[in-house]
Amino acid sequence: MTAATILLVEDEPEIRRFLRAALDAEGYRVVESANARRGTIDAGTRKPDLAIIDLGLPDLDGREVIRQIRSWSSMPILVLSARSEEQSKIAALDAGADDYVTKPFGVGELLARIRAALRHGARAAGGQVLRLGAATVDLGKRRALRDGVEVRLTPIEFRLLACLAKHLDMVVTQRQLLAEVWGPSYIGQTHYLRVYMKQLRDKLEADPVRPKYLITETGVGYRLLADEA
Amino acid sequence: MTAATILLVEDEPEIRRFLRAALDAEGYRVVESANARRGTIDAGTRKPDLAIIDLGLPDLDGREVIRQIRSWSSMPILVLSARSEEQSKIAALDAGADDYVTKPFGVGELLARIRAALRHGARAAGGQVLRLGAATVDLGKRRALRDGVEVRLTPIEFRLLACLAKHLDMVVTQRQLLAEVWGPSYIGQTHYLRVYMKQLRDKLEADPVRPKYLITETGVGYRLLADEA
DNA sequence: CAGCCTTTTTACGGGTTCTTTACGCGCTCG
DNA sequence: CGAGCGCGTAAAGAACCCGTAAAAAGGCTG
Repeated sequence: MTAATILLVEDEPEIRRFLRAALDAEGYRVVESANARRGTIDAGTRKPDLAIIDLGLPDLDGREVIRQIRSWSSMPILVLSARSEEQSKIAALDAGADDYVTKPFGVGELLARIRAALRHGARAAGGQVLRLGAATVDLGKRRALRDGVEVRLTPIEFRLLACLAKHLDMVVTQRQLLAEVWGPSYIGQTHYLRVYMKQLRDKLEADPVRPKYLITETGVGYRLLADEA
Repeated sequence: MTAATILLVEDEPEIRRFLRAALDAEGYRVVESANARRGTIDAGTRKPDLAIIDLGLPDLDGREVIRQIRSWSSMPILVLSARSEEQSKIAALDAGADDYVTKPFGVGELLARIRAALRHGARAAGGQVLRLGAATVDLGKRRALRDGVEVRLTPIEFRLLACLAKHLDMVVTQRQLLAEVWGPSYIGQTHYLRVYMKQLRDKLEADPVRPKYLITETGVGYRLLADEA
């Protein structure tokens, strides 16, 4: 595996140098952009594996950069924000950023987030077939089998399952699920999740009352586990 | 790895000389500042990896120095305080200091705290997986195991643990914990901490009565230790 | 336009989690 | 040496969340 390339969009030279040093030391290739406009161009031409974007850019709102990149790429995007920019931080996530780091931050924390984001980006392209005991779900083909016979999943059931599969083994919050499957305006309607999780369990789990794969995280959300392929 | 630089802000010449000798002997580079004003400047220009700040400075409140540094840097900050300065010690921690040493202190203790703080600065919240004896906690996946079997943590237990883990090896004040886990309006409700710390200990510690990892700092807060990965 | 499938809505019971209260112990300070 | 404070511990009631079922509403297709 070759070194990952990281795009760094940051206007303050001091922070830029600091970050480049830290990233170099980890063996990443680094491409720097001193402003937003430049960043959107470099994101396209230099083909980075991940982008780090400061929200306090002078020439263009950071959100705009994110939206631009998201319009053609699903690369992981990390956002840097000052503590006072709580609002724009949320806006950035809604615009499509994957994670954020609040200034002042420790190098270790940033590196950990980068590793997590890259790992996640790599998996997204990965295996599309889930094995859940006697059931298998092919996300690419939109089909599910159980003991060899086809199980019909409705569109919403399928999107819900896909959303959980995208973060396999990790908790997905109720908020995330509702926003992604039903739309942001449905956040808070948690009973939808309860109804549809039951349906998925009835269709896929051997013992729906004691689920092995579709796990509840009380007060937080749900988690999908899967057998190894 | 090159020698770490330590900034020492201390007005009494005697203590300063004493500390310099101890730090020199350990191979640290030392930068001395005789007063608070000087300290804030040196913190910016000399790029130390860690700062030691005496709270009894004559020209400026120690808290102010800490706040200044924290406004642009996340370097570890250790505070020296006299026994009588219990209050200002806590205030310093709330202002962003990472740990404290009470005068009179042993050199060994101070050096241990310095090592812990530097180690923390290097790996930071990076390590997603905590090892606490027979228990492991994966903060990213939001899962805990003990002797191989899953331990269920409730949302509050998890947030509390995560908050402590974010400042691994360092003291987190009761105020900070309450504000971050329950919300700012719960500051003062310290019995919540006692109840939940016990639950965490029961679930994670081998001998909950004599905790090795979830440490009480009487009158101040709590501290999480962890084994090396 | 009728029937079927899907989605939305409502209601309730049970279990988990959170909150609150009370008490005992050790430590410190007067 | 006694009082007071802070912490640990235990337990019970309240609040909340989840699973479950089933009916109503919506939409597509023949």
